[in-house]
Amino acid sequence: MSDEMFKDLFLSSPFGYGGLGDSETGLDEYESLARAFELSSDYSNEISGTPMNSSASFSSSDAGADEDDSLKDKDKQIKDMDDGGESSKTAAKSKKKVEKKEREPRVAFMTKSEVDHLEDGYRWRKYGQKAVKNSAYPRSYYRCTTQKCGVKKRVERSYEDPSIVITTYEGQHNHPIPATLRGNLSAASGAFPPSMLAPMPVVGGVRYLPQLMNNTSVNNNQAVGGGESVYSQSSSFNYPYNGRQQDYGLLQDIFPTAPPFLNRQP
DNA sequence: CGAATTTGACCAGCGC
DNA sequence: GCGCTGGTCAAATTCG
Repeated sequence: MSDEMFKDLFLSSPFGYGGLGDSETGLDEYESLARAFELSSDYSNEISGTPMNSSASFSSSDAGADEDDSLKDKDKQIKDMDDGGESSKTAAKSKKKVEKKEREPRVAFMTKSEVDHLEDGYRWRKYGQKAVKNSAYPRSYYRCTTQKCGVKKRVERSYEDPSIVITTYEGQHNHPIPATLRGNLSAASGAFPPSMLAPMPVVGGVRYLPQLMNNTSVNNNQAVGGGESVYSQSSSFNYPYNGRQQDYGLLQDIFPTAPPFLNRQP
């Protein structure tokens, strides 16, 4: 899986990790090496093949299935319960959600960091950890603790470069960033190191900015261009919402209004 | 004591 | 059909 994920990468400067909180260790190590790549259900289809250095063509297939998502889930649960009245245990266990093929838009970031769990302003609860194939490092599964917010994220280390943390977000937050995060919101701001202001190419020089979220308005066909134009690699670090105002969820969540660091003191 | 994490088990999808 | 792998659940445990 991670293999495929790598096929779709876009250079970006996502929210790095400020480190506030957990560990100061390695913060210095933090490099603006951060990439983001969108993952979509059919991404494997659009990939151009050469991972690490060919233009990552991506299909911003927006899920467009958020609705049946929850419904399905619910339905399933109900079904399970209904039908497994006696075998409570089995029923309970089988009430997985895992929509057939997650249509949820996914965005992954590769961040060079010592710490696994990058602070992004939200509260996450870990609900699982799994050893992944092709990697000596386990993958952790987190879920947004806010009720009604089904955003999930996965955190794993690159099997190629252990110093790189791959964080994959799935879904969109439907709430603002918790006010108090390990003290204060400044933490969130602090989560964006200056380094991210200057995205730099990594991995074979791939140089794409992430086209975050699904952009229904943007024809995925080589939407790279579209995203590109919207970005400014400059210090502004504007995330490419491609004009959309509804679909930029993820990043908006990360940057409620304007990137915190823009207002930071030098 | 409540919230978060850990960890083993379970289940579904996929390839052979 | 079987085995492997990824993803999730939930009881137990730890932490604040």
